[in-house]
Amino acid sequence: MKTLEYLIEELQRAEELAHLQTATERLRDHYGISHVVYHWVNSVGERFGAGTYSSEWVDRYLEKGYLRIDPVIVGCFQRFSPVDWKQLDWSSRAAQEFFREAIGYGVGNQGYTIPVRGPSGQFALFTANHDCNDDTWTRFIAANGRDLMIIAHEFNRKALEFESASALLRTPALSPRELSAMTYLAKGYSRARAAEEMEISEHTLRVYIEAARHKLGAVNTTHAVARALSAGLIIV
Amino acid sequence: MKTLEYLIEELQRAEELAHLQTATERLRDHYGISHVVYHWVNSVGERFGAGTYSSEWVDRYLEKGYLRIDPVIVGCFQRFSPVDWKQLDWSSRAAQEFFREAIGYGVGNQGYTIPVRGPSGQFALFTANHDCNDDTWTRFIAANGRDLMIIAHEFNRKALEFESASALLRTPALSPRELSAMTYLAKGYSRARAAEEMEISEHTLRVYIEAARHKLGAVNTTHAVARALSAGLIIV
DNA sequence: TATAAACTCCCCATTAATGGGGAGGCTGGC
DNA sequence: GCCAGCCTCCCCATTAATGGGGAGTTTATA
Repeated sequence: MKTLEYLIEELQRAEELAHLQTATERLRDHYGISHVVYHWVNSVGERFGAGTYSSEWVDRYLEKGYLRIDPVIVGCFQRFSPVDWKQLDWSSRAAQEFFREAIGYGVGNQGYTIPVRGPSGQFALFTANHDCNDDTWTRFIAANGRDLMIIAHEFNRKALEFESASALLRTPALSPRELSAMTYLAKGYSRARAAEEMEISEHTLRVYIEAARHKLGAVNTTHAVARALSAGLIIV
Repeated sequence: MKTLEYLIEELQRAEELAHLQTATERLRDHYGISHVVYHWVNSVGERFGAGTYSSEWVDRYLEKGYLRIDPVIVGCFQRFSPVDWKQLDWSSRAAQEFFREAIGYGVGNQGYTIPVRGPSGQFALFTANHDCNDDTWTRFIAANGRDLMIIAHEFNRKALEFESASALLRTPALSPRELSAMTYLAKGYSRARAAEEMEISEHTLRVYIEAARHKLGAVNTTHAVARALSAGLIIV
């Protein structure tokens, strides 16, 4: 499909985050649907979002902490495949009130959300939203679901380029022994056990831990292990 | 492309893990390349693989612990987009020896690997491998890269279907306070500081840490934080 | 409206981790 | 040939974490 290629090429040319905002608008118009939204979240809250939802709704959403109620977020967080909103669990009272409120702010009743995960626990959602009946939506997804997935990944690729390229390149290199030490500690070994495993004295092991701590800018062992894991330096 | 649709439909009909093995063989033949491999590592460290590499090479690979040397694994772990093996860092001596040995076992010199991440820290790789010159391979990827990405995700979807019952649903749910506690510890806060931040007594905080430890099957705090991170329960 | 799960607080004794020192041998690169 | 970085070993005193108890109050949901 030529149009898809064109949209993706345009996306790849984006040079700043604001361009992603434009891209969501263009996609919405191209597909003739109510909304297109790309956003990523961490455990603390929203980091970045680009989309066509009204700013009133976005403000309201953040203010009320709907991140922890929204079945789309909660459901997608433990799923791998894209989900049609109909498949989600809307049974709790909080969820139903949330949905009614969303509709009131111009959100369509149908939605298709694609979860995308990046390195170091990064997590993003790409959503297509529309106001129509079930059959129409099912046909739309059957026709465009695969393209939307490709687009979702292109969005995330671009977002990661902007946001984490710098962060990843800043990660310090640990020496082999330091990496081993971090790995054993991440596995729950005590310093004594880890030293035994590495066939060195516990004193020596401590030197590695200290060195790794300083390189990683960590204040204690747990912190150092957490950073090494997040940076992808070690795999448990 | 009709053939792609056919391959995917066949994949979706798979009812056991062994069928994924057949699927890799069929893909290899369809594209006329040397190897197709899909394998994953989950947060617990369990591994599963389906692919066309010789069993001698797979055994050798596991025996020598090449998971920690292989630039494909190391590189993809911190990347989001698919990578051509040429882009990876093969400069270290260990990597070069590893590569020579791989070739000796029938692995092609060109590769394209797609990292795929699922819930709870699940991480998989889908690799297309061939023996040819750079130009031929670049053209092959330009023509089929996008299809390979869709296929990689279908593989992972299927694998998660099989495994989700056992491995992923085993990931325990932590309560909000337990998650907060783990998060502060991962940030390097001492128990005293974390308790202060959460506005509870240190004694109470300890209860959360203990609870989280037991739920995560961890032997100490560092282990618990590492598991929570690997499982994607918390993000620092 | 029962009931489970989450949240909060406290004690005592023991073990593990940390901070800050110093010192010698080995290897690879400029 | 020299220097940086890595690997190895050791001491002492202090602080922090752990193991294993018990017990009462909310809160959400079946």
